[in-house]
Amino acid sequence: MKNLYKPKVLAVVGPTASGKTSLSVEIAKRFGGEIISADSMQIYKGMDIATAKVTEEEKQGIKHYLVDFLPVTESFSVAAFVELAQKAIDEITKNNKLAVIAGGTGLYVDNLLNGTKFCDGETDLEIRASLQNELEEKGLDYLLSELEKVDRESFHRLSIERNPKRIIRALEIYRTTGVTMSEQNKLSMPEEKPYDYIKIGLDFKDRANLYQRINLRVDLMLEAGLLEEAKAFFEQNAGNTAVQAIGYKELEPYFKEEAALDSCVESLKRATRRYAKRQLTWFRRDVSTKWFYVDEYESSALLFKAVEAFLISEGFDLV
RNA sequence: GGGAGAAUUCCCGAGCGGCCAAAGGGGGCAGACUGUAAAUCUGUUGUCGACGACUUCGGUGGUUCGAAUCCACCUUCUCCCA
Repeated sequence: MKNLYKPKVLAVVGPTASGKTSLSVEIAKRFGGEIISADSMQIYKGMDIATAKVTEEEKQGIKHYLVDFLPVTESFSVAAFVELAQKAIDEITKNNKLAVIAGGTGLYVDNLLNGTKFCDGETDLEIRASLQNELEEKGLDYLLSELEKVDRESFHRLSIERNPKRIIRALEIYRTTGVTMSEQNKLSMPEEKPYDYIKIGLDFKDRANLYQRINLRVDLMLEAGLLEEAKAFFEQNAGNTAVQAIGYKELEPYFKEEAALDSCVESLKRATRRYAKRQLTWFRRDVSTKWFYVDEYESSALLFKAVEAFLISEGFDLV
């Protein structure tokens, strides 16, 4: 029996520093929603300043899910995210509220919205490590030739871009499950998408405006105590997800006295700008996204008015 | 005041007579992305009527069949001696 009723959800996407947090809170207030964060770094406890995590004040009483709940020592994954987020959506819609997904991690948002079915089981770190070894000892071409033997389709795709991580993952899937990556990808796609969703995106007409906001935000982070937070971060044994966060690793040369603070801050800003660019590349792929250009509005209130009008036209109910 | 050296495409930086629109890196731009994704990877980056043409290597003038590469002068900068 097919589920005729699909929960209606709203996703707010956009690059870092585009204003997703405040916009999603405004939307939640106006449309009776609760927020699910789709952010691979805001999940971690203690990483507050660097990830620009929503503060209690910014939440304005709106309930937020999947923020600030994992110790940095734990690693995380898309699959784990999708599972937790689905539960959160269930809970929110059960209470007759609107689930607002606020996300900067495109991979997380899309797999949640598409209802990707991940196979059971955790990542096998031993197999991954041994593949990593093979890469170092025998090289990328060797791994590619291994892949060619079992999965020609993935081989063709991956031999063009030669992305070590993805090639390892393809072999890893085969070695742990016996199913090839290309088969697995087909199996993971559900016949029907689980949610009736609307996706709105935030962007800027002039990229320089976004970059300016990013630069400014990094300066504010420093003022807010980013250095102390980074120091505390380095004292912990961060897991393989958290170590990737932008905000600490760029500062490491400064703590090791290998570089001046200024140059580290500059590289932090640059890393953030590039990240924002990659996010946009990802989000632009979904042509169904309704885009709003932040720098076309004189104030965030006017931007919100426009978003509100759009949502009403799409059948969302005000409270 | 005397001597030595350097000026290269957005930046750094190779090039030292033809194979140079000019290595490499950075930055920018565009793209990919299903269990690491704030990660990882790919392409592109003088102009145009674009498998060819045109304009570039501080400036001006020379040498040469041919110059970013050699010579002269000029400009600016760096270093050394005073």
